[in-house]
Amino acid sequence: MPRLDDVARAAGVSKATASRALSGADGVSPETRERVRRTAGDLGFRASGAARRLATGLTRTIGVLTPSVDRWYFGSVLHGIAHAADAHEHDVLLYDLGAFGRGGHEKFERFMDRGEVDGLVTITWSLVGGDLSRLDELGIPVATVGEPTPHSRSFCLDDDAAGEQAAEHLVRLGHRDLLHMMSETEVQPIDASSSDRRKRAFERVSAKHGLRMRPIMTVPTTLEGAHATARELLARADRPTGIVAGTDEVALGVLLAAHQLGIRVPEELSVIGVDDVPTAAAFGLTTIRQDPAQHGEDVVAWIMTALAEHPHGRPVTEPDRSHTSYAPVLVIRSSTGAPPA
Amino acid sequence: MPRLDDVARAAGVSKATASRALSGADGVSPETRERVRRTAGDLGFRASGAARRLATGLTRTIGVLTPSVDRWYFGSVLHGIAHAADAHEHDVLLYDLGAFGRGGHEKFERFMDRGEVDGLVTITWSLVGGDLSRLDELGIPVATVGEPTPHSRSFCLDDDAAGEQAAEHLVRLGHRDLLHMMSETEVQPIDASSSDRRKRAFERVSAKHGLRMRPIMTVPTTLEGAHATARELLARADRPTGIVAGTDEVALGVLLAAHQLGIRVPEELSVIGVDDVPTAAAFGLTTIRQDPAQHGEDVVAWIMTALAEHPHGRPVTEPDRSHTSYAPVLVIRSSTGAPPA
DNA sequence: CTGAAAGCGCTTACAG
DNA sequence: CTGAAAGCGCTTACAG
Repeated sequence: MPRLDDVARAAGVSKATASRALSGADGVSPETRERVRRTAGDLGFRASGAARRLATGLTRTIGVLTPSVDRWYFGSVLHGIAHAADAHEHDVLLYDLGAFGRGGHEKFERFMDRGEVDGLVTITWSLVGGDLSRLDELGIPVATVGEPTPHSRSFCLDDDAAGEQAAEHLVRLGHRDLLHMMSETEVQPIDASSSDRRKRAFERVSAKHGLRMRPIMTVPTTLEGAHATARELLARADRPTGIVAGTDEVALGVLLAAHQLGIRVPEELSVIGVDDVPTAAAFGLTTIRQDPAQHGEDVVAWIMTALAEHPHGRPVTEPDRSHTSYAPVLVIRSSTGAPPA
Repeated sequence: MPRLDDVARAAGVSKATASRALSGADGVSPETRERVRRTAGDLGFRASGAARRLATGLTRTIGVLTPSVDRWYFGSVLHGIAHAADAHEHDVLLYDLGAFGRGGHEKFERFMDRGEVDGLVTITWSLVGGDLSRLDELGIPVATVGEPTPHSRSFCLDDDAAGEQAAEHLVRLGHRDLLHMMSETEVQPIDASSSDRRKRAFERVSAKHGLRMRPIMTVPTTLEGAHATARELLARADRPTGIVAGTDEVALGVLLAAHQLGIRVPEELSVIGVDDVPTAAAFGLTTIRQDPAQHGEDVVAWIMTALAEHPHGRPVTEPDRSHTSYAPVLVIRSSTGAPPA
C-alpha cells in the first residue's frame, strides 16, 4: 500500500502539498493539484482512514443504535440513514442492541466504550432512561427517530394525529362501537411512547363522540400475536364493528383472523392500521401512512448540519432538543366501510 | 478526554506499561495491572480507536455489503452478524448498496476507497461479477452469505435440496399438476442464483415423476407482486392443484389471492414456500425453513477464525473459498394437502 | 503557492 | 516486570 509520502515523492512535492492537493484544500496551484492527483491514481493510493482520524479527530462515521434490524420500521429507518450518510460520504456504524432492549445494555456499554462516531442516531426504544441521558457525555450531535424525547433532537410521526385520524375515519363511516388494539412496547424509556399516544388519541375520540367504552387490548407488536388475540375476540358475539390497530402488523393479524372466521371485511368488520407497510395494499388495508426512510434521511441531514456548525466536539451553545413531527396520511382501501345495520 | 499518558502518570508507570496493563498483554505484575486499571477507571479513560488502529493496523470492525436492509432475509442475516460481531467485540460497518444492485456500484466504489475493515461479508446480489472479483485486492477475509459463489467463502441454504423437498412434499400428497413461481432475482452476479437452483430442482422433480409440464412463472420477490400474478392465474379454470413458491413472500401472495377468490386451501389448492418467515405460521403456510440469522453468525465466526490465523493482511496460502450449505427443513402446516379428487 | 516540523494517541520491538 | 523511543500515516499551523 503506497503512503502519502510515496505519492509526494513521485509527484515531486512535499507531503503537505500532496495532502492539500488530494483533500481539495485551497492554496495549491491547479497544475500541482492535477499532477498529484494523477500520481495518486497511478499508484493506487488510498489515504489511511486511521491516520486521518487521528490527525483530524473526525471519523466521518455516524452511529446507529437500534433495538432491531429485521422489522419493517427499523429496516426502513436504517435504509434512509444509510442512503443519506452515503450521500454525505459518511459511513454508518451499526449497533443492533437486540430484541427490544433485552440485553441491550451491555452492547450499549460497548458502544460508549469504543464506538467512535461523529454523530449518533438512536431509534425508538433502543435505550432506557439512564442510558439515554449518558449520551450527552459524548459531546456529539445525537438525535432520535421514532418517538419524541426530551433527551435529544427527535423525529417521528405525529402519533396523536395518527390515532385521531384512524378513529375519526371509522366514526365518520358510522361506527359507534370500536375497539383499540394497542401494540405493546416492551421497553418504555420515556413517558409517552408511540403506542400510548395512539391509544390516548383513540380514547379522546371515543369520549368526544360518546362511543361505547371498551377496554383497550394490548397485543404483541407482531402479526402472529395480534392474530391469536383477534381470533378469540372476533369469535365472540358482542365483537365491535371496527378495530383500530396500533400498527399494520396488528391490523393484518386481525384481518387474517377475520378471514379465517368467515367474517366479511368491511361488511361485518372494519379494520384500520398505522404504517402502510408494503403488504398493506395487497390486503386492501386502510391505514395511516408514515415514511420511516424519510425520517432516517432527515435525521442524517440534521446531524450533518450540526456537524458543519461545530466541526469539533461539544458545541458551546445549548444542544438542539427540538422535535420534528410528521403529518400522518390517511390511505383508504377496502378494509373499512360502514358498520352492519 | 484523558489520554494514556495521563493514566500512566497518575498510576506512576510508563505509557508502555499502562498500555500493556489495559490491553491484557502479559508481562505486567498483577498489582501494577490492577492499579493501572483502577486509575483508568477513575479518570474515565477511553483508548482512542484511531490511535490504536494506526498503531496496530487493525480496525476491529467487520464490513457488511448488502443489497437491502428492509426485508426479512437481509435483516435476519444482519442481525446474526451484528450479534456475533458484538460477541467478538467487533463493530459492524454497514454498506446498504441500494435496491438490488441499482446504483450500488458507486457505493461499492466508496467502500473500496474508504471502508476500512478487518473482514467483509457480502450478502447475496450485493455485487456484480466485476466488483466481486475486486474484493481480493482487499487482502482481508471475505465471505458471502445467501448464494454459493466461486469468488469467496460462502454460506447458504442448500437450494437444490430445498426445491426438491418442496416439490416432493406435494408429489407425496398426490399432486401431479404443479406450478413453480420463481421469485425474481434482479441481479445475477453468478451462474446459479438461489431462485434458479430452486427452479431447476423443481424441474428435476417434475421430470422424475412425469408431472404435467407447465411453464415456470417469474414474479417479483414481493408479496404484492406474487399476489397480482396469482389472482390472474388462479382465476383460470385450468389452474394447477399445487403451487411451489420460490419464497414465503411469494407463497403468501398466492394464499391471499386464493382467499380472495374463494378458493379453499388446501382442499382446492396447495401452496408451499421457502424461508419460514415469522408470519408463515399464522397463515398456516407449509414451508421449507432456513435460518438466516444463524448464517450471519456462522460467517462472522469464520471471519474471526481467519483473522486469528492471519492477524495482519493477506494470508500466504490460497484463500479459503469453500462452501457451507445448510440442510433445509420441511415444516408442514395447513396450506398443503391432497389434491381435489 | 509550497515545505519543514510538530502533533494526533496509541503499540511494540528492544534493552535492561 | 518495566521503560525510552520509534513508528503507525496523516493534517495543519507556521514560516517563507
